[in-house]
Amino acid sequence: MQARQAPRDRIVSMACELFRQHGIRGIGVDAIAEAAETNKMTLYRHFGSKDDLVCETLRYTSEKAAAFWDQLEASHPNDPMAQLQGWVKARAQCLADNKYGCDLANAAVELKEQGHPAHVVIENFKLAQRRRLEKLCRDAGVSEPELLSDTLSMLMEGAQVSKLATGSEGPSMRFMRACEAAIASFHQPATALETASQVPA
Amino acid sequence: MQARQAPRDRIVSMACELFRQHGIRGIGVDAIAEAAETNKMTLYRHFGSKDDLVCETLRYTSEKAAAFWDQLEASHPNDPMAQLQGWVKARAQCLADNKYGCDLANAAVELKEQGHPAHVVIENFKLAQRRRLEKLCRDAGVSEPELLSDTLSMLMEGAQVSKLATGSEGPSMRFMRACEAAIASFHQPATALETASQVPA
DNA sequence: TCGAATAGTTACCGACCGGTCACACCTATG
DNA sequence: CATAGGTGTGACCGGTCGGTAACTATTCGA
Repeated sequence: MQARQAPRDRIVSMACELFRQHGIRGIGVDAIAEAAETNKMTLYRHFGSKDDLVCETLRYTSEKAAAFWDQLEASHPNDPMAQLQGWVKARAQCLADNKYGCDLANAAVELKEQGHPAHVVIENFKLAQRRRLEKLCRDAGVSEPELLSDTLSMLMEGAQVSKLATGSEGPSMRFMRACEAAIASFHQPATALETASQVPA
Repeated sequence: MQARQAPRDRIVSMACELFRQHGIRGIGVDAIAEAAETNKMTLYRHFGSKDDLVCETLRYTSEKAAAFWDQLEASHPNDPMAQLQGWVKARAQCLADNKYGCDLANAAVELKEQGHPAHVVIENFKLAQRRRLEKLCRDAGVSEPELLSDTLSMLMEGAQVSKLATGSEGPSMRFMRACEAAIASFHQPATALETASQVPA
């Protein structure tokens, strides 16, 4: 028979969920422990403080994101452009499914005190995402991989927070088309771009 | 001699500042009253609750944003494309100056409980911004004004939260170039776009 | 000058927060 | 059977939170 997960794992996954629903400052450790069907003492034996638990949930989420990248590469081997389009499609799907944007970005908004241990987790995650996306753009052979990847990053981040602020009928409804247009405008013949930034022919 | 502002105005502007620095949940009404050189009782006589004060600060900020739009129109009369480029430039400048992104968007991230009175303020503000930006794009005669304006909205929103998460060396460093490239790709000859979305010639 | 409105002061309330304590419990392994 | 390590329980701590009561001081217009 299927044994229940260990208390530690239950705490991490429930904390993830509750932080997403109520915000990090909006939920207490008591409520997290109760939702994980355990108690505060056990929580504090595994994580020395609430901040530690926050960092652990952010690491947990970023590991799942890393797994998504691997899966994306495997689904379109040796076809970086297809991977790029798969990325857009997956992000659009995630945007449609997920009511609360990116946990890491939300944490960055919420935890403004400099020196909070979560900041290095967030930064490492975002930098890794950026690196992988830029590599994808470069391998796909677009004319300005750095600009395209940062454009796509901003579009994704903006779509998520925009959906939080304006709902699904706001700018985020055109996320996919915006990504496709951006990719197209950087693809091979950089015609429309030449007026904005001088790329050598 | 210059009389001091009325207590109510001091409270609103200081609350604005402190919410921006510490987050809405990260600062208490006591601290706000003290920073405004007044006291909690006076604060509660003007604003029935902290939530009311939050709404008022958000309204205050969105009024300043509306004034910015009027000023933008006045500075380039009858030249929507120049206004659009002025918008990009102003947003880039604001991005460089402001360490904490958009107050309204941040509030949307932080206040996840549905039914919070701030949500209608946030939504009205974001919808108004979107309407004005779309009108600008339409008047500038670009090929797909709705798609371009939503693209620019997402780029701006994404640049702000990205700067919070990754710092100024992240994707937000290419915000201006991304906007210019987007505008260029939708300007007049919609060449590069035709592959992504079928616009009638 | 009087009176009403506004502003300031101090103390207080109940609730909740993150975090700790001492102690009983269960279970697996030697 | 004994022991040890992870787990559960409930009470407790100091601090802070949003919000209120009662009272005094100031301002300002009629």
